[in-house]
Amino acid sequence: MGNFDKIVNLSKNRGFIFPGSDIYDGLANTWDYGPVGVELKNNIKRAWWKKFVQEAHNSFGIDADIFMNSKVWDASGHTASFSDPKMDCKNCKTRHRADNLIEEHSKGKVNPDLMTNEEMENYIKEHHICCPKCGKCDWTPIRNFNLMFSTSRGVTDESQNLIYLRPETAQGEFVNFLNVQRSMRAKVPFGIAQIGKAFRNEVTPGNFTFRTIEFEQMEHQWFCRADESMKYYEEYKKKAMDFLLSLGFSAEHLRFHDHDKLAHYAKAASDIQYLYPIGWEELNGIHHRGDWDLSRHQEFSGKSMSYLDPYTNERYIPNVIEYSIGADRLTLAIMCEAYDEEKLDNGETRVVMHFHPAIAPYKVAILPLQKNLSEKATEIYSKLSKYFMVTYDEAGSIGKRYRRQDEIGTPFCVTIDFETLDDDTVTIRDRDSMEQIRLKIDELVNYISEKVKF
RNA sequence: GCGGGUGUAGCUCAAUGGUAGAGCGCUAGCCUUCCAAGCUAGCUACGAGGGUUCGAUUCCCUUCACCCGCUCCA
Repeated sequence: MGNFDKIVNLSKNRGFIFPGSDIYDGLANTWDYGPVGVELKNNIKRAWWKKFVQEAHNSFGIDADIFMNSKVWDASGHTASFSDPKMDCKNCKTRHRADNLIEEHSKGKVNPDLMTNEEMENYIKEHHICCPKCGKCDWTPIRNFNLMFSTSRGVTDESQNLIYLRPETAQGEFVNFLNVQRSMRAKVPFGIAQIGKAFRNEVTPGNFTFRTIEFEQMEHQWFCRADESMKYYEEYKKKAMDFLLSLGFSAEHLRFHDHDKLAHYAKAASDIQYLYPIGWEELNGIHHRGDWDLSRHQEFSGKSMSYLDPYTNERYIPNVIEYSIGADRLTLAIMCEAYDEEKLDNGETRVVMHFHPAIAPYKVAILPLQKNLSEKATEIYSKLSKYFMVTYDEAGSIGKRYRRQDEIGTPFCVTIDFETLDDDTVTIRDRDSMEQIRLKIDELVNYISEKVKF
């Protein structure tokens, strides 16, 4: 079992990812993307959007609000199952659900759902319900472990003003099913995609950005007929894997992992796991959700979620194939996959991030061989920056500057020398092969554009 | 929330009851025409509060934060 230390250090040194609230000693499980990291993550999101919206037929993007009517979470089941009354045994440090203890003790005669926390605490005290593990009756007070972050809307702090930060983005796609279908005149099967933040008040420390309380999801919901749903489920498993492979992942570092235990709504579920330094962990999920979500929203909202199929004149609630991937987890996986310590002939080591050129934070670094060439170098910088993210470095030896670019995975370095002044040619050096070729300045844009395509 | 651990420079580490050093990195200058060269100069730290003490980065207490484990995890 490894850990993320090398990636964490590189991240901080080179501007990928910083600890959140760093000057105040941080805040657990929050991280800030720096100047280099934000480019990487944005490029990853753009690549995903390209595959699942731009190049997909019949898929539409949305950007739903983080705040939603609380009834959405009643319908999705989050309100009920995200708020469990928990208490700890002070003796053996195990944690138990107060409602379950009461239900078991009373053999189902008492319904703890109707009790307040105080009533449950009193009940447990009066009936001497003890820890099932160690037998002692020494409990902490009940605390509600709600995985949804809540805040209140308006100036008063009444319970009806309570609103939640969404714990998943999926509901934004479901509640907009009808809006998208009508406005885009979409015909089933079609998809709705979204990239957005979600929030979960999880206790667990997170292994760098692997598990954080705020995270970004990239999701695609495919609405289809029930009798075609398994076909599309398999299709999206393949698409999800192909996308990862196209980003440069090694096939040996990815695997499907089917769920043994399905969630209440799911008909089938499969994850793709990546071999992180901490072991195999979930990177994305493909879930066959049946018509559970739309049916629930129909039930709770009173609005019909059915679709009238123009080909068959049938009216039905579509099935949903959900494909969901964490943008932060993917960024982290890509950093782990790209990280390489390369032994050189002179015995030294260079750290290289072998990003796919399309997602590399900077595409080109401009390196004048000497400082008195900076005027010409600046000219080239201005020219290329109209097309790509370009960085500039004239400090230190040329070798040192190559190393800095290797560490942030810049695929191309352009050096300007005295010949450049005479004939407008530059040396362009490839990050992976370290090969150098001579190019006319006018050829640079085309040459690089071709290489950084996705 | 519980148990354990840790807090000194951007990073990795040191020393010390009399207010701190190194390596790497970074900045500037010199030199230098393609893979972490050299020389010179410079920047930057005892998490916070309180106590003991003539004096605390060092000892004690509290607090804050982080890390590991437990718990939780649609």
